[in-house]
Amino acid sequence: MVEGRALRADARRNRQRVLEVAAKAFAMEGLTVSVQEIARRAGVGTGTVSRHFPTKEALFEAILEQGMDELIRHADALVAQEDPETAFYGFFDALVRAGAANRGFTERLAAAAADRDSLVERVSADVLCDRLDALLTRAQDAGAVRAEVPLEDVEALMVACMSRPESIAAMTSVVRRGLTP
Amino acid sequence: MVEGRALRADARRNRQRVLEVAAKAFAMEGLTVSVQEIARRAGVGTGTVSRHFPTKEALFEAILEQGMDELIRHADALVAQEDPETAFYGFFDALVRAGAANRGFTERLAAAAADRDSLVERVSADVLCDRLDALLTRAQDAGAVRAEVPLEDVEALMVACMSRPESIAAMTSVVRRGLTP
DNA sequence: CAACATACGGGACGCCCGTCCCGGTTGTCT
DNA sequence: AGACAACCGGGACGGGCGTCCCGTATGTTG
Repeated sequence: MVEGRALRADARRNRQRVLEVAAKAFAMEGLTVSVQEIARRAGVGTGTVSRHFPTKEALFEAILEQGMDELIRHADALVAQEDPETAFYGFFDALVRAGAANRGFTERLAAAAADRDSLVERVSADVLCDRLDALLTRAQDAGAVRAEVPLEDVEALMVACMSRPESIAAMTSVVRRGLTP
Repeated sequence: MVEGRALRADARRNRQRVLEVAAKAFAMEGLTVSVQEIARRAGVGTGTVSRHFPTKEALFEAILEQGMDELIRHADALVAQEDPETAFYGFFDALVRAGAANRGFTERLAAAAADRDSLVERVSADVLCDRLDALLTRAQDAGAVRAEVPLEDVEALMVACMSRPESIAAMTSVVRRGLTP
């Protein structure tokens, strides 16, 4: 996917429009919305979508990458300076908030947590899980988080928090208390 | 669906066989396994399946009802005699164990917790949720569980526990500690 | 203002799903 | 044993999906 040449003006507009519509759709309704439905809402043909994003997976991946950088930078900033506990829960909260506002994101993380091995394509989720793992280990070493809890459990608990956007506060509070040694 | 007459012998056998195969399939792979796949594994035609169980939903419902009675009785026994805290967590554990061994069950509960209103057909899940609600309220009134946690949150946490059958112990321990006031 | 490449729309295709149906087979009852 | 109803298998059907393709319309460049 080398950007050999600049896109035509209308192509760039359409691409952007599809990206926006798809982001909203995936966020609100999850990965079940069909590509044709996204095309319809964007006011373009299905061909236009599948030319810019050869596969549905690619489309979702492109959307994820938009907000991803920010999260990654956030994580790296946390791991660098803050103390283990606030760093871990800071990233935890950031991910939960991101997931609560994005159903597709939650589904993806849930899938990653569930069949960790079978999925090869969960690229974006992977990057975040690595950061989370680092922060978790550090927090555990510092005695701020129960040591016997594996990464996957934390992910599952995060998914639970995300799946209840109406009461993030209560959920994260419960989980946080449950995780303290 | 009145049982007007006894089934023929081979019909009864096939029905049973389909039930067993489907139970195993739904438990291990979730609701995504196709009806034709179940028919294939049971060594019958798809028509045979859909005659006994007119719809996939009906098939799953029939399976659920098999283990359901036991859970219900368990719940009612708990609500009758035990003290609020042990009663609540006893049923909690029972449900988590049931879900950990049955992926379809987990998916169903997750769906029930997610779009509580939109689904009309989650009959079986409903019965259990009612029991859970009763036990939860009682435990909260007795001060054994944080009062500000709604039923749906508890369901979401249960789903999280179920989704990690490898470490039920750690997960339930975390959740339980998180729920205590 | 041409002329050309580029991107568009939406239909075609292949796949899988759940459900229905019908010709043939097989249990069951006299 | 015979005859009838019950039941079987698996193909047909309709629908939805993601992906590919091609004739056409439209930006872009000299």
